[in-house]
Amino acid sequence: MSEYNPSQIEPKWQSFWLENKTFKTDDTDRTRPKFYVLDMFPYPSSAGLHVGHPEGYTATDILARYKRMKGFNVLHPMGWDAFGLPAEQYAVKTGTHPRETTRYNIAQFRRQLQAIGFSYDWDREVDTTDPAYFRWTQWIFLQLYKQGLAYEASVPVNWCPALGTVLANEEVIDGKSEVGGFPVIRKPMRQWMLKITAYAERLLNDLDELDWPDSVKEMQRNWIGKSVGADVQFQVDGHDEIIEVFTTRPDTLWGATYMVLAPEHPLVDVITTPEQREDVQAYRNEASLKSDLDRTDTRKKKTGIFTGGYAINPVNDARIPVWVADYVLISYGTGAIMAVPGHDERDWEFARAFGLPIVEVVAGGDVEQAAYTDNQDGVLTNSSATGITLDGLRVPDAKKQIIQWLESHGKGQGTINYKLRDWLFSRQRYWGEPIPVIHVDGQPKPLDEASLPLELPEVEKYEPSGTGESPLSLIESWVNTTDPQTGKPARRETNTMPQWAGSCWYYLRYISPDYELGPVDPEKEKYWMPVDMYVGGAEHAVLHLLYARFWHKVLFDLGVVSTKEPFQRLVNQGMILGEMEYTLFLDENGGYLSPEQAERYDGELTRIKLTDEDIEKTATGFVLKAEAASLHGLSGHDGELAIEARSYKMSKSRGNVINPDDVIKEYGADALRLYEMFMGPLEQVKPWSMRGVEGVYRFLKRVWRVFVDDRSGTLNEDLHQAEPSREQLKVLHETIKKVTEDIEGGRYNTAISQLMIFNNEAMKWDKKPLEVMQTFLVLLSPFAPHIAEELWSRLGNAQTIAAEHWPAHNGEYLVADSFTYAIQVNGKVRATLELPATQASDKTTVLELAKKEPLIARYLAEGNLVKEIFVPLKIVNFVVKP
RNA sequence: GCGAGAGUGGUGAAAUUGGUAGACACGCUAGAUUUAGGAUCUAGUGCCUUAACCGGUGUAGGGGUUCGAGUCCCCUCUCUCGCACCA
Repeated sequence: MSEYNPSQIEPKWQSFWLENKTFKTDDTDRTRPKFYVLDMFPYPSSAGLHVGHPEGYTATDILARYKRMKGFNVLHPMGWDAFGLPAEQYAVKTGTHPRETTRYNIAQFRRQLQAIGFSYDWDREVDTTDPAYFRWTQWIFLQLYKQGLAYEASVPVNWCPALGTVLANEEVIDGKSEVGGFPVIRKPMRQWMLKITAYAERLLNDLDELDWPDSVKEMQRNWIGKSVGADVQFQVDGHDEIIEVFTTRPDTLWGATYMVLAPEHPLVDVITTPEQREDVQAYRNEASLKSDLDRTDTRKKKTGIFTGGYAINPVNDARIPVWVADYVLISYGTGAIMAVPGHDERDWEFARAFGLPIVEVVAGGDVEQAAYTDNQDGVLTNSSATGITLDGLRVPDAKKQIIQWLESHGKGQGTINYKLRDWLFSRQRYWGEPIPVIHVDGQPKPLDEASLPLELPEVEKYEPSGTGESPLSLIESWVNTTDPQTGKPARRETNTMPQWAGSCWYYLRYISPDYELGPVDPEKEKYWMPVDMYVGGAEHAVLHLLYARFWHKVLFDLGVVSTKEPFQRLVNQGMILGEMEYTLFLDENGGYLSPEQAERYDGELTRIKLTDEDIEKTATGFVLKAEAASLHGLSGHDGELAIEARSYKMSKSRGNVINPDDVIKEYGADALRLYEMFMGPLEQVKPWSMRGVEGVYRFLKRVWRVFVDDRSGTLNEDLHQAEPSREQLKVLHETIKKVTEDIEGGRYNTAISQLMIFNNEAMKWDKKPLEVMQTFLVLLSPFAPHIAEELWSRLGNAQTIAAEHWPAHNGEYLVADSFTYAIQVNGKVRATLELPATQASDKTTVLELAKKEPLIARYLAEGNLVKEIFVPLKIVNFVVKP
């Protein structure tokens, strides 16, 4: 073989690594520092690997290979998040057991990942659907149950009567089922809940210690949604009942001119007067029919209805009307509010719409024009009653005062509320972990830990039961059982766990995948945890990461794990979009439409894909070239015809999906790896470009030719056991330094460009010192491991390059012989001055020589030199005034 | 609406603490070589001006700080992501 041929060398090295277990993690070595680098494991879908997967996986693989060479004991595993809906839906359609589908898809995924040359320790593979794995998922559930963190409740689900099944949120689109478009209603069903709210405060506080993207931390904070305020009790006028509200602005109590109950609030019936009953009932019905989307549309006008009833404001005994309105949500706070239209935008809007009074109690704005919501600098006014006044206080102080007053008068207390809800933990599905609970005499009873795993029974059909329960409910022989302790008849729980469950703790199982005494071997856990680097998609910013943190904290409290947080550092890779597309829009009659017009166009839109040749860029954007325009019968138009230039998310329907297998077939895995990293910063969203792949492929071919003679296929004769020149050492050590720093900083794109710079230089060398070239291969090996191994072995090395030590740069070689100053006049570069390094820091010499530069002398002659700036080894600037 | 982030050539992108903007690559142009190539090599390539040098201009737009700003400060615009009546 003479030319670079990845399809020959790549499978060879992949087998080598597998057979020799090159990347097996040594579990007994406690002398080296550890490094745990983790990928978000994939759902093995039937579609196979997507180019988005190898993006993050390549980044972590480079890091893992680098850290090993740096002397770290590296844990770099992979596994499968294999429970989930698609396999079950496929089973409903074809009768194939989800286990079979899953097994097949996993094999596909594994094959594809191995074809990219990732350095996973395949002996640690985990599969969430493996009973040996979910035994411990169920075990953790039992611990949650014992801690009182798992409980049953009746909660509305997405019930589709036409399909006879409960749907996941993602299967419901605009209130209709994704399949068939049938109506979906909210139906309360018995469900398992996990009390994540009990951990809200810790989940919030511990974010501070994590080295995560700010955006993710912020999203989690918003999701948890802590707000500090007070519960305040309002006596209902003429009744014994009390309406309790939650408010973050108890200081504005005097401004509360009405109250609002959520339509579902239990006190609505009590408060509503007979005259209003009919209207209120109608309003409540209407609200119940609205989808959540309609109800929470902020642009819509507010609606509501007066109950006829009144409540008493505890601070001033004012009698204020109680309304019902759907802008108040039953699920947050107490489902009731005190409305302060002067200082809350929503209340202000509502008050305006229904002619309710607006009272100013915080000075600083004009409550006739808009609600004044400043809660820092505003000063209280109109807020006095017997024994208390807030007047003159600033908002934060007023809050403290009034809460004290409320507490001492038994009218309320300081409270903290969270947006975070408890986690709905059951799914009415077959393909999930069975919840290890039986029901005896109508009471839930956990299974004995020793009896785990509780496996899924074989079923005939995977269709929904028709009652909304999971298909498991139809398996009489499985559902009906006896309580092993009392012998009483019992019924098994038929709900299964959501897909999140298995992914909540998989990072622990990798540490000791065969451990039998618990989810993780405690000794090993102490060594390996926490995860030092976790890379995955931003779509998991909230749910997966929050749920996993929650379980981890529970396990921490139980002493199962030793760290408060599972993932010390987190990086989100950005999405890879399809190739850039240039589109011309035409209307029904073949007439031209601008991209803006096309967006609003109602008729049949024609999209014409254009190539680079058809278009050009002008000051206003991309437009059609004249030749191309006439081709589409658009020659009659004046001026430039704007077209759309953008890249879209890859999707089957758009037909712009790139299959990694195809890329590997044509350019090889090393080119795929290199391209995915060279595209741009890891975190960024970026469009795919096959031309870019070709570019890095050409680089690899050049690397090959630097070592191997194209014609003979033997090593190049200019590779010598020679003493490297100073110039060669300089480039090499610059490359060592840059590549090292860039890997540490996650800047893989610029690391690759430095490798390219080195190779471009090396191509020019008549004599290529072996020592220098071998070091280059070591630097290249984390990025393009196959070509590096192949060339390494051709150079006569018997051992894998993965076992080499990462080189360190020597600062001595980085010093240049000369330095080039940019000479500025008034901040503009007018000349450059190259001088020996020995003189470069000497101010007098440099300035003197600089002034002699012909161009500089010209500028100096034209004005008066008022100032000389000299920054050693940076710049010279002359300030000249006319 | 709120929150976060980002706007740099024809394209993907580089640019330590403010110090020669556009590294590296794609594309394009010209040339060489080859039976041919979408292979390889050489040279050029922000824009305007020029035969070339010189020069002008340029990091979304406007203003400011500074000897000097892509980088720091203020305002405006656009885009992306997240949240969205959470009291």
